[in-house]
Amino acid sequence: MRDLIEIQQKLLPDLVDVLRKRYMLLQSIFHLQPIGRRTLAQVSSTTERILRGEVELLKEMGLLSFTAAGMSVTEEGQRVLERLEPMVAELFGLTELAQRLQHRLKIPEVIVVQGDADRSEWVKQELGRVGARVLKQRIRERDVVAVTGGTSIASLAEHLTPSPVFRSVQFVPARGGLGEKVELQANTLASVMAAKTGGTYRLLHVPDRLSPDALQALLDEPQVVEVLELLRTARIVVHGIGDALVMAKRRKYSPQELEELEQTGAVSEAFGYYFDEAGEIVHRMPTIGLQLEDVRKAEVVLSIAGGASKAKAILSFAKQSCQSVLITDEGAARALLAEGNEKEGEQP
Amino acid sequence: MRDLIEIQQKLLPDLVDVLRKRYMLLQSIFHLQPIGRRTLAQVSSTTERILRGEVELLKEMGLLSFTAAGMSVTEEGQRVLERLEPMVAELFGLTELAQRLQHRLKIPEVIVVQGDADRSEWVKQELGRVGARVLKQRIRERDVVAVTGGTSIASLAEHLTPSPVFRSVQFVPARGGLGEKVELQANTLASVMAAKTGGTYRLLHVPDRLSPDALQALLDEPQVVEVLELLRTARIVVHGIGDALVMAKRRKYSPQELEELEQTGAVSEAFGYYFDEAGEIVHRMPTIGLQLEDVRKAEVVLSIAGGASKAKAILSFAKQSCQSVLITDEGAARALLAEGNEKEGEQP
DNA sequence: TATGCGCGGGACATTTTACGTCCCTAAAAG
DNA sequence: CTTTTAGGGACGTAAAATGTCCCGCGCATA
Repeated sequence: MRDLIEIQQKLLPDLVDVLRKRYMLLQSIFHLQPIGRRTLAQVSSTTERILRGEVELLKEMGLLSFTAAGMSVTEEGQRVLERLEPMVAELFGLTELAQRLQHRLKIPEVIVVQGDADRSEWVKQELGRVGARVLKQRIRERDVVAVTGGTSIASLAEHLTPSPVFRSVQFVPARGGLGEKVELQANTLASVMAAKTGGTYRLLHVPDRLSPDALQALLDEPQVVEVLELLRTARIVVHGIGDALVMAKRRKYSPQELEELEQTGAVSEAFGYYFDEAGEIVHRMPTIGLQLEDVRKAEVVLSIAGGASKAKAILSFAKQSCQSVLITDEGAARALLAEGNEKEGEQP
Repeated sequence: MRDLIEIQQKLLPDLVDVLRKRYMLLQSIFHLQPIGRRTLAQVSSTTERILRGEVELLKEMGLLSFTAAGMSVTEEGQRVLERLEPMVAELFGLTELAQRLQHRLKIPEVIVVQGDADRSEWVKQELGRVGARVLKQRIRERDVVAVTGGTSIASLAEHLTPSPVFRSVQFVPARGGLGEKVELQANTLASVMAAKTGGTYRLLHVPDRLSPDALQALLDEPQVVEVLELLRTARIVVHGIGDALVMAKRRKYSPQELEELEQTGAVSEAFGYYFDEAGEIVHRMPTIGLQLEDVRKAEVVLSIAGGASKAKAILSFAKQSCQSVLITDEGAARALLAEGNEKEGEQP
């Protein structure tokens, strides 16, 4: 049966959403019966008319009965509720997870894909695919999109497809060189995204490990300044969230630096900033680019991070409360919720 | 698994249809890949635009890939196909049954509901519910609906619901008294339907067992003539199909009459006519009303009959080839197809 | 018994979506 | 090199979904 559900989600993703909607509606009616349209619309946070369409269909299917006092669930309706209940967890596992995350992290939209990026390679692909879809649906003419580096964003870039709206879109790396492999650097990914979509891109070429003086000198370079100004106007920010120590190692921090970082309690990394569990900045990479306050000004902040090992990092970065959409996976979501519950247990 | 589908279908009536459509589409692409939209539209007997919507969704889900040469199924798509294959038989059992019946009986639309009316009481209810839905969707302003008697039609009547279009609709009994219980007579059902829908009805009160002379006399009655004329203009005919002997007994034929009827090879009954296996009229009730040629002139002829025991009767009446919609059940459908195959085996 | 209140259901303008249709450019195929 | 066929874009129209309001009717309360 698990099989069938998975296939349904692949083949009829739209219908599964509808199914969830109807199920929850039926459940609400069952609990509140008899109840009228208008009251129910408020409770279900939907409009009267849209609810009406649904209840009329449920009535057609013989699951609801209408009286002058309001609508009630028929016996058949109850049977449907009962028999569907054990499947709901499986059917809506992911969407339910997403909703719980949405609530706990206070992020407007959360999408959870199946699997665990730590365990299966293909989950990263899935994250990228979904991320690409979200970006495509959020994009507008003449947008400036700030992008960071990392494996998740690389996967997103790979899954982008051309579209006319992208013609006028600029992809700009969020920060300068961050000492990663070239195929994971923001500069590279900005160019890949531009190539995949038909958009244009800018580069922010700042060598790794600059001295503060050299940095200051670069900030006087017109080319650099121009890109930085463009970055600040970014309406969309696409970024990954990293585990602090993992990122630091990938960026070839020395053992000593690593230990210092660990001392600060850093757990997450984004845009070259390192945050501790409370969401406080405890360290930042010596490079230039998008500042955290710029991210806050962006209309759409799309975060991608998967794998149970990323749970703490996601939770930490969510404290910034600047995200619009979080795309993660089942593994991270479950780990995150488990952790969150422990914390809550400590201070009830 | 069967469970899941059934329940889901209560909340999502067209789930299986969509699933089947998408599955077949994916399968077609797999066999013909790489293939273009227009070519595929012809093969799948659909329009280009509607197919486009589907393939774009399948592409979004990562099941299809597009190249300049046409579209192809991705590995993920193949995986879906393979995993869905073993479920197809179960999933599409009923729709497939319906299609086979449609083909064998040459009826434009066939609907098969689950179960066997001979074995489970609730199947009759289901037949009625579906029948009511079909009637509601076929009805038009100012229609004249001719209705017969019988348990199936009674069930349909019970499941009708009011709707503004029915205001101008007239329900007319197809034939005069036929010696059944009053709650199963056409007259009664016409009035029930009118009451349930908000329509109006006419009665055709002809006493049982009239002598030919008396019949003739009634045919001169203005009241009777008026209803008969109305009947001939019926755009929709709703009727059941009976087993010849069962109906005869229900109409209190004497043992002698029964034996005579049996001699003629009568197997089915409808509108008071009795037909043999070849579909020939072998007997008719001595009453007045809708003639078979009037049925042929009707635009919509909705037949309802369920239960394996009705298989022969359904097959027999289908020879009239005047039906538009047949609503039956799994039991009847399987029995009918089995019987049909035997007959074919005799004369290949 | 009188009287609101909330009910389902109808009606209708408006928005949004789906669909049919045609065109364009690019890449295979001949 | 030409021709055919591909996917993708564009756009007007038809159809469905939706927002909004109204109505008569039971039920509950006064």
